[in-house]
Amino acid sequence: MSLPNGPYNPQQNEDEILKYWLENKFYKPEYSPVKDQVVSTEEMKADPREPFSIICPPPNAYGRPHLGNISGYAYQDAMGRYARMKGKKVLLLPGKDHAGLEGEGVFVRDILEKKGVDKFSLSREEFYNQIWKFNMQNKELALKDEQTIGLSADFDRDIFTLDPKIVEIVLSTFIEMFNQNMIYKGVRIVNWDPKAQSVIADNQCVREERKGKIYRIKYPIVDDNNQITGEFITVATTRPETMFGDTAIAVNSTDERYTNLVGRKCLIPLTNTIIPIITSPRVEKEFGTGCLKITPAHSLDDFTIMTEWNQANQANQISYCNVINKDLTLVGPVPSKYLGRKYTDVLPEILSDLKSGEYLISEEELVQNILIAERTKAIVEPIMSSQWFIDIEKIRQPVIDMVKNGDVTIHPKNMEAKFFYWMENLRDWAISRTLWWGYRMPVWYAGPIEERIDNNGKVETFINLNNEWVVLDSTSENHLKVQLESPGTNWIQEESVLDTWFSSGQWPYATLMVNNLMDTFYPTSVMETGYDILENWVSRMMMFSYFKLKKEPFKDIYLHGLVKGTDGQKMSKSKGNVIPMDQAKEKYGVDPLRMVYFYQNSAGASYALTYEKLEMFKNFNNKIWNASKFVLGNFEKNNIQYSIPALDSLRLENSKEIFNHITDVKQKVTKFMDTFKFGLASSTLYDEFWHNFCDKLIEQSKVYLYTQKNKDTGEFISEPKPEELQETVNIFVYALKEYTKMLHPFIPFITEKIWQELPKVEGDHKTVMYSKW
RNA sequence: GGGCAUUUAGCUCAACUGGUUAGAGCACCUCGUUGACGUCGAGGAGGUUAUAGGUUCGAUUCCUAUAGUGCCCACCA
Repeated sequence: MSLPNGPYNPQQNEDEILKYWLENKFYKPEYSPVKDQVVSTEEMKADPREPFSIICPPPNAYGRPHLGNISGYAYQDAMGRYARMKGKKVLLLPGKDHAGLEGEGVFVRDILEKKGVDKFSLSREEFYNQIWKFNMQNKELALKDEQTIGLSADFDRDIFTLDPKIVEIVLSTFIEMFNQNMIYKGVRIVNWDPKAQSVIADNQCVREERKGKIYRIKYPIVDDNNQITGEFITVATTRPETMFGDTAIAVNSTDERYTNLVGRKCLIPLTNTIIPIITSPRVEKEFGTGCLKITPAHSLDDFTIMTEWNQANQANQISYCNVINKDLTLVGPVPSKYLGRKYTDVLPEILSDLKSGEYLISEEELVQNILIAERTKAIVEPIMSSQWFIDIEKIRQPVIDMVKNGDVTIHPKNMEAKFFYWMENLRDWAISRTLWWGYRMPVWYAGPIEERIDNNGKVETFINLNNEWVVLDSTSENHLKVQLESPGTNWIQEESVLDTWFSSGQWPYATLMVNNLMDTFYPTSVMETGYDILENWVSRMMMFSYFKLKKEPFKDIYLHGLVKGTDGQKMSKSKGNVIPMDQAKEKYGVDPLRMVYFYQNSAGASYALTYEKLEMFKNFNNKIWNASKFVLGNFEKNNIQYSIPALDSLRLENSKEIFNHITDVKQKVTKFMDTFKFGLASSTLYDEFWHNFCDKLIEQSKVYLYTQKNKDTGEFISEPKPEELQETVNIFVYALKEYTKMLHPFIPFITEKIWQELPKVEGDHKTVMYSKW
């Protein structure tokens, strides 16, 4: 019943205690604190204790969790530990993420390219096997880190996002959605890498400054009978070659120079194509001529203007017209002399034809930002392509209502605005991705497919059936089937994989279904994650949960702030402001590291992780350690029998003061814990323990413990009275026990160590983890 | 450009959602410390709560405007 001399040694204690927790399987919901053993899952389910569950956001499997992930673990764990002490059966479910695009990128960059291997020299299967192995090896390290930090999750249930059982659930949802007509194949603008001959994602592109030219071109205005009136509208463009794909001219509605032209029509020079003049708030009056030619097929901005216009003007919709093919030749409604030739070759001819027709007014030099493919360095060509979409109309409002009705509460509350803004402005969600590392779509074609551009610049998908190309009909089972297994040897699976969020959006129920725990733990209690993925991830989980189960996936959303580096800047290795976890653990211990995340922090607020703060909480741990040594030392030395004190049986005013102090602190901290105010809970504990309990209450109690002597003369004054001494030490032990429990969710290791040495009474558990709050 | 935050001591942040004298840690100054203290304690200095208005008996807190900073989204024809 005593603690070793000297300062607290976190390294030694943490290993010891972690082993104790893991061996006793305290982390499992099946652990019964009454029987002190693991019971069957069925018995756990029948246990009337209230369930509490958190599905831990899975970190990337390819690497070790960074201090941002660990921040999340600290919060998830604190909630879990608090719930356990409140007598709930607790499940914290851990997992690891394959991290689609990023996971594939890291593997290609750090492994394949270092070995000089090109991704495309491997078959898809080979590639998948290699990256799978790579992830399996690395995820063990991640798991170890989670344990080290004290995350009290049920590690037997740790699961990978590409686990076959999860895959089956995720893909079944795709099939259900397809059968309910919520998934469709549509046409959308994409980034085309002409060198790799593949669609690439936004973050596989980089911007580069290049010198280019901007041309001013006159478009003749026509009247209602499509006759040229002699008026013109002048646009500025850097890409005259896309003019055959123009489907409108846009001006800003507040631009008085053009109000008389809005709603009229004009002619694309060198063609017979008539296009309307529309308005868009995105057009800047000051840039160029203030008139923008809209080429939705070859400019993301124009594509956006088109979708916005069409949404607001149902009766006057404009369309797209794709005039650049995947081999960079011109296609579609293009004058025949240019058709089928590379646009770069044709451009000078187009310019000279414009000049001779007196359409070209001027050309100027200009520095522009061009999109470049990161890997091949090719100029990215925006073109139209078929993609798979989810129609979100049916799920939008129910998900908004979850928050409005209070079924789901977002902490901090001000993030609700962000959430509503996102949900209300959400458009149909494009879910196909050109990757190999992920969930390949369960779509099967009866033959090879090919995308073509027709004479009007429209994208059409053809399928080859019995050596004949026909237009793909995605509603016909003769052309296309959506199912898990291949329908037969001649059927060809869709190349694309699903967007990562399509699978991670199903993570809460998928993981619980795999474990057959839906009945007990769904909806889960809290979703704890960083505020930066509220929109991308949290909203998706709610959408899928509504679609599949018609209920919310979790009751509360706690969004922690992002961890910044030692200099207060965004943490990044290149800036050198990152504290490595191993170093923090070695030098300060896990408890101080965890404490940094909580202390004085509030939901959604970012904060810096500094050595100064680690030092501060290392000192705090040491203070706790020393106070405990003091209390336990006196307890042992004086041979005290511990009993829980009651206020009205206390004789000393001093004892009453301590008793009331504990009651007061406990009430405050409980309130903070229940309202997700972990910053206030932890700082209250820090301040009260150190500056009130230690500095004042313990100090003033010493008269009851020691022989009093005159300071100057050394003359004897009084001897401690045994009854007073007994009561004082007893109340110290009581206070220390309560503090140990209250501090445990935040700093679990040192509190467990101290708890082991404290005298127990009826109702106490052998581990502080299951001791009653 | 749109959205969301944020601005409090030299630095890093609190202030429990309108109520005594705005609090901690680090740094600084002065004392003290041989019975818990890899240190700690007592005390001190340091603030017109970004600026300007407004609401209120009362504003760090609510409202408006301005300026600075950060993040997310969209981006130059």
